[in-house]
Amino acid sequence: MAVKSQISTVKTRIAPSPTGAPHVGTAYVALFNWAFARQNKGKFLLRIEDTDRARFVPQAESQILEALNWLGLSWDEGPFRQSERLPIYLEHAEDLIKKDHAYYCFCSETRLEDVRQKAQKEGLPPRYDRFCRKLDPKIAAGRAKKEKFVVRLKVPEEGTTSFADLIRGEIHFENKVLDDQVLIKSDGYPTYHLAVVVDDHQMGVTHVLRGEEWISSTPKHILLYQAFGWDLPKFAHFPVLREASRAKLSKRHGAVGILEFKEEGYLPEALLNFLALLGWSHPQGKEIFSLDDFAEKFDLRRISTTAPVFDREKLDWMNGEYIRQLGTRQLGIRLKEYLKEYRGMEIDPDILERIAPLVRERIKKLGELEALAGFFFTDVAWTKEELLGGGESGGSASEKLSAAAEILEGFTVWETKKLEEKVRGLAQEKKWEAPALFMLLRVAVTGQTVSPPLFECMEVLGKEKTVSRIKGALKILEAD
RNA sequence: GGCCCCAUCGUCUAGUGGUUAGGACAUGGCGUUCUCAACGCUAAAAGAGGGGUUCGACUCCCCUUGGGGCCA
Repeated sequence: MAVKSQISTVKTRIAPSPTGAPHVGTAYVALFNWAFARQNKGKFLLRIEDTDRARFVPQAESQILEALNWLGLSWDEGPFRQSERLPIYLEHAEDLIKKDHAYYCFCSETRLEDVRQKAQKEGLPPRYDRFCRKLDPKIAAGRAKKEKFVVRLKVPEEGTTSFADLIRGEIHFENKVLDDQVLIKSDGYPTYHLAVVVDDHQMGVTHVLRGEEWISSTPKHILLYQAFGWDLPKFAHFPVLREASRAKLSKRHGAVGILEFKEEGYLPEALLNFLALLGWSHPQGKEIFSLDDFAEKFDLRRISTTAPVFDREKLDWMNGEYIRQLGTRQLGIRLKEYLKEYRGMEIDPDILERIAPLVRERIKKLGELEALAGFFFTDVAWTKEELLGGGESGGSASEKLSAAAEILEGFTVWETKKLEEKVRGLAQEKKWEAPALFMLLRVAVTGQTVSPPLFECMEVLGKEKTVSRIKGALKILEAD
């Protein structure tokens, strides 16, 4: 049996604007689009919506690419750039004018402002009064050759524009509340609305899956599809991510840039897993699952309609889970790459592989490594107060340190278990409280009161450094 | 202001007319313990309000309230 065509090939897209550092909201929407395309054996494309020249940030595009690459959300087509397609939008606008679905508008800013104010005074929505819609098309075309103009969509005066949102169900808009949307701006650039419709159609996008902030633009887009005589894609609108205050996710309360999460030491797989759980739930109630599993189980019908709060505490927990799942070798590699990229440190991978098991259960982000285990790479310094912090019950601190230094110096098998045996033996012999002795040694060896287990630290640090630090601490204590 | 979306523990959510309303994060307690974690056990914690529909509503409908978005 011959297959007629591939008309039903699913195609989704992510279409960020290069107006700044890419936002987690973009990752969120990209994730769902990616998963939907993948499970339907379709395509996922990337389009850069760079027609807003006022807000254009030159390096933003490369950051978007970097962010998506880091997350592993690879696109099958693109990146396309709207700025490279300007003539296409103009042609389409002209086509609509010819079909009497759009018209030239010559109204000045001041007149539009007057119209707006007047409408507001009368308690009416601030819409364009359609003054130029009544102009004779031939005369208007003539004026357009000399005067500044915009092109507006001729929205039907009556009727209803509806669509079946894949997540929310039927949504209706009265046409009479819709404005005659600007399609081409006076600078000759298309508006978002024109460009997005032309592009989605030309690029074969079958499913427009985007944030809920676009719901009220959807009727305009549908009217455009209809004016062109094109088939409609399916629409679905995800809830938007919120701050604890319920406001839109914002910079003031923490990171919102995808690359900021990378820089803090979140794992991309953890961030994605966390994002997947905002508004979506695993059919088996799982909290931790792979990207592959997600792509397989993802279902738009399981997306909830309420806007979720981006809970950074849960993200931290999840990132910790992913770190704990990593093998020693893998974690060592991640740490090495992280330190290299963000701290400019070149650390021996073998050392990091030995440190990895000591920190695995203790850090939630790669960026926390230095605070917990920086003493492995850098010298430590102490004050008397820090060394005496544990009190001197059952023996003076300097007495303890010198005894420990002596016993460790003569030690040949430098291994965690043996070290612990030896030092515990010392405590027993001298009738010192073991926990107090350990704390004193911890501060001496690591310069911290919080560290990975003492004897593991000693083993990794090595005999030479361990002993010299204890002696160094001793000197501080003995100085006046 | 107009239009639109939304409403289960503090947070993320399960649930699709009859459940002791379940799980996860966070929080408290206990255990383990060389600090800190991790881990185990455990506790507290929820269907905004009001009307309907129904033998029966968290679940369906309407209104109110509250939150959010878009348009300028």
